[in-house]
Amino acid sequence: MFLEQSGNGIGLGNGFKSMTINLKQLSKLLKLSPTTVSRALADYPDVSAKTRARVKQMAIQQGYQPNPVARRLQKGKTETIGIVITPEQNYFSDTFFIDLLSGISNQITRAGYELILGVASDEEHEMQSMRRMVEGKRVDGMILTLIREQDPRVGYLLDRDFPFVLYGRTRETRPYAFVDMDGKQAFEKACTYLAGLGHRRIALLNGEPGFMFPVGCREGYESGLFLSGLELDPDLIREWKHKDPSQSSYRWTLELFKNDNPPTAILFQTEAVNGIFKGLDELDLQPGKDVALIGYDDLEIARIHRPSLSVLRPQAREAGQRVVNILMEVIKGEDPGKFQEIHQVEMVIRETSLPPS
Amino acid sequence: MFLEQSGNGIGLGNGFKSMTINLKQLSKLLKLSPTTVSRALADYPDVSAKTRARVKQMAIQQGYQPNPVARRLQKGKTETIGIVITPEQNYFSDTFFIDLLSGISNQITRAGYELILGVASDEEHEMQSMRRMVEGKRVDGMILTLIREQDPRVGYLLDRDFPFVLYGRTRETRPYAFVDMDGKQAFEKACTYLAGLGHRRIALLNGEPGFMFPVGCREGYESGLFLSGLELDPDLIREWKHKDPSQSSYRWTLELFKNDNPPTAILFQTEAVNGIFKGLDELDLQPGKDVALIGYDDLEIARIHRPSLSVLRPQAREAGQRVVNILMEVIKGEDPGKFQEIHQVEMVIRETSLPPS
DNA sequence: CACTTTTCCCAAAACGTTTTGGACAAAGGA
DNA sequence: TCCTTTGTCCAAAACGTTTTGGGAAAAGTG
Repeated sequence: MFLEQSGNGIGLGNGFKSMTINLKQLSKLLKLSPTTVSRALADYPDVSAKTRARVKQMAIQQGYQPNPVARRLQKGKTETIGIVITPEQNYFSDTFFIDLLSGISNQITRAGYELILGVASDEEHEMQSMRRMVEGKRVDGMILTLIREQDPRVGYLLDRDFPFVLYGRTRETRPYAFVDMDGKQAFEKACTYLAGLGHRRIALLNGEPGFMFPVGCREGYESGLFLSGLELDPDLIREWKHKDPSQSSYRWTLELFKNDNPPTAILFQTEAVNGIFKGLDELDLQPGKDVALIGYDDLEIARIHRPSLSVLRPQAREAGQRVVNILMEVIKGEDPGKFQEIHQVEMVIRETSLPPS
Repeated sequence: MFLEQSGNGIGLGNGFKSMTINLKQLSKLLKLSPTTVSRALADYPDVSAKTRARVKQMAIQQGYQPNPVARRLQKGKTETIGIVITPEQNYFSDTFFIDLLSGISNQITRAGYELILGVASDEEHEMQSMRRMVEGKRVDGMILTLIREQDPRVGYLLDRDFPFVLYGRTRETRPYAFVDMDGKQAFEKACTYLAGLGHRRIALLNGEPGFMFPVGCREGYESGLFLSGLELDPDLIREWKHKDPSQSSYRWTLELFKNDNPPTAILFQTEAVNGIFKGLDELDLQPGKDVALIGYDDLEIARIHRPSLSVLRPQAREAGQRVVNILMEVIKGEDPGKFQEIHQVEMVIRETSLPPS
């Protein structure tokens, strides 16, 4: 018995002492052909229940796992999904992105696929990393995040009919698959909520221009004002840039209150919260009390800060799972245009969303 | 010419319009055998300079790239490295981890390898994800981060002689490869620096117990006190837990100053800075002025905060590159015990490290 | 009983590389 | 001239699966 399989798994190049068994060896143990063993494990109907059971039991006992590389070659698929992230954006901050990634990773694993990761320092390397994956036949599909208004990655993938799904949206007329958070609805909801509390001067500290997400935020903000019968005051809208200290959320906060008629509430992305708190502190304004605050993204700091921050909370993990499920369909050949999902965002009222004093 | 290669790359299952050419087709175009083409591209000496040039030119012109899956099967390597991260720890916060990952990713790409990522929700899934990679023959080597004092992953990999490198260290007598930051030296340096400024009461808000890193921090802290002729006061040492609000850095900061003889300086991991700032603010103490602060890790907030935070700055990207280079050696069969690197950590003096007032 | 159908199994081909082990001709050495 | 060496090239095997296309025996049908 053991003699039969001895001789394999020994001296594998590096010293990895694997008790790894391959199909041929397993079939020899079972006195069956590799074909039958393979088909038994794959639950083909043309192998008897008895032998199927015998095969499966032996496979488990021997710890057999099909070599993924060989199976990929035969199947003509890499069983791999690619994603490229960039450290430039600290979209990566706290829990939001890691939650998204967690949903993606778990769903990919469940499908028996692999997730390969590229880290690119800038836009150019981002494209380069993606091309390596696509043209190097290293992945069956791509997941794109942090989508820009004009995003060359989308055109690139559409041009060669390569399967992909966006987390987010872009300006592109051809149909493509995406999962997006309804930033518009979220900011509209927050805005009307604040207006309902009696706030009349609501500011928007919006995200980085060039990206698609802030576009929706602004639409929602404007629509929320309109629905509440409030005037839009351009002075209350700022675009905050991550990398540029001169346009930090701290600076913008200070500027906002130089206004003759300052805001009593601010909407913003939670990433910016430190600068806002600091600015308010310097102005001797108490968050929540003197100025109502609602952030987008339920980062840890939102929960642990005193007063705790009211937030709009996107379900990042669920979205990640959907992205993967959709990508699998697109890879199978389904029409990407069929998969365009916009997920609702819930609002979590905590301590910083009181009526104006 | 074009007729010769027409018929390939059309109808590839999904609609991916690839102009992908394989070795056989390329060799046909060149009127050479696949063997020769393969060897020409790999710079074997047994192919004439002339044909090598011809082959390479045609390969470029046709955009030929060897199918990585096929090459892996033949080579018996996956050309893939695995890493598992966990969202539980927000070690993931800000730039530190992404810098490490960036160094890792870029170096892996340079080697023509792939980085596959697992995201595990807890310790158990972390192990499970790693086993899938190792036992499923999906990777040639593993990179481990966030190392615990007793870390079952290390024993697991050592037991089966599977190539791996730690970013960090653990308590394990068998030799293994690691790249670690010299937390001890860093905290010793910071401590003696503060003592040199005249501080006599220096507190340590240490990281989460169970992990290996805080052990070194504490050693360095104690050694720094000793070298400066200061007494160790256990009341000035706290262990801060990430997930437990009752042991948040904010709480510990408040407690520290209930002391009859409160500290004039605090050493800590920059992650904890929000809680500390908040605590100090509540106590009407000005960071930098009333209490000197030095954090470990140069997170963004350290730079943008006013006063800006003095920090200990580990070179995460460089460390990531070293980890990969070492792992490649270990995969080649080199003795892992030869690769044990401890990297120095530089100190960046900013505005929060003044003499006591 | 003779025929068809069903059940269960398998040999061979295929996926796209790299490696092995020559083969053949030209060049060099005696 | 004959033998050896060197320089180029290539056919076949191998990596470990899955798929294709039967084939033989057992079971059903008339």
